[in-house]
Amino acid sequence: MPTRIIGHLDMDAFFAAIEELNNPRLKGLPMVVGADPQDGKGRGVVSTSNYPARVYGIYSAMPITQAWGRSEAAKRRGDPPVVFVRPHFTRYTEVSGKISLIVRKHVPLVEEASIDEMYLDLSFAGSFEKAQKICQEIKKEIHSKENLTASIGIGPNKLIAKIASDFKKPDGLTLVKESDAETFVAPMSVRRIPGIGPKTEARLVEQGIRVVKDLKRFTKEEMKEMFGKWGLDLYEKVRGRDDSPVLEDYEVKSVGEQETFPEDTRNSDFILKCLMAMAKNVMARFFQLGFKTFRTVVVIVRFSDFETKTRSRTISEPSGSQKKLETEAIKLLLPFLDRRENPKKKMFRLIGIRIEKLEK
DNA sequence: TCTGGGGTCCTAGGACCC
DNA sequence: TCTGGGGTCCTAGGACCC
Repeated sequence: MPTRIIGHLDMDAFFAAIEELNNPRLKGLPMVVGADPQDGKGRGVVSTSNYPARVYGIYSAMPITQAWGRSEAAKRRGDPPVVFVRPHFTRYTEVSGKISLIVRKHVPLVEEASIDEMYLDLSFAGSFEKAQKICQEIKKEIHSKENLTASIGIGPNKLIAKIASDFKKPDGLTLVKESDAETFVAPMSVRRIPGIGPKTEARLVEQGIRVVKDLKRFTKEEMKEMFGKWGLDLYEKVRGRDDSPVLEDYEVKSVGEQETFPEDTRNSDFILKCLMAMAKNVMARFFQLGFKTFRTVVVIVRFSDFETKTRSRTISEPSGSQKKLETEAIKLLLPFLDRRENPKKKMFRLIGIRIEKLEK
């Protein structure tokens, strides 16, 4: 089997970089794309912070109130305050499409993993050196055409490519050959492995397991015991191995929408109105994606104490009707509005709706 | 300082069928 | 009459990713 050469391209602070292009006065200032901070009372999180904001310790997924607090602290020190910007997703999607076109000029097989990330099958290049040249070209073209920078990792598989793209940022290019893959990941925090999140990391730290190397003392069977089915993949990953393929496109499995209210509420009329508006939006996107029918409807409720409940129903006859979605969604929501499922009459923080088992 | 919104995948129990 | 067992579907919850 010929050697696989895989690239992972990751746009640097993508949303923030695009906002800087749209408003050059922002350049060099600490900036956050995300929810409205509302003088420290806002709900939501940081979507992307630019590099100056990261110096203040502001990162993705941080509550916007906390980002606001760090900005206030900076002000008190005499440092420039953070500029808070609302996201413009249509614009990001547009730019993402242009990046994809650039990459596809150089690489025949590309997997778009998210709006700002993709995997490149560079095996056709024949050598790591040639693959590296191609990636340098891609980076150059993204910079000259879109005025943006990307970081790329090249490795023998998706796992190593992904970790390598994050190794040097921004504007990095990191190459890890197959013979170096295992030693490359060994000293890294277990958190670097995609799939190990905060919960699993905490669980591992309790057992004194902090770096990838620490996981190598377990047998395949023990890994399966500890992590379930996924443990077998993980057994390979901690050794720098991963045979998952680069897939051009995969089908969408569900379409949904959810919304956190500006303030917690108990107003049934208001909640129902929101749910109906969301059903309408979801149907519009469902048709836009080319789907004809759905079978499962899911309603999501989050109470003020952050307890989150879902209720779902699968109908026997596939439907493509908005009315059907509305009536099913109402039936699923109703028990939460009365004492049956909400005996303490908790306030609602969020509602959501999702459809699954989609057919074209 | 409370914790977004778009998703995917996995698990586990119960129903049901052979 | 001690309680087989495998497969599939449905439901609810949870971890994770960007």
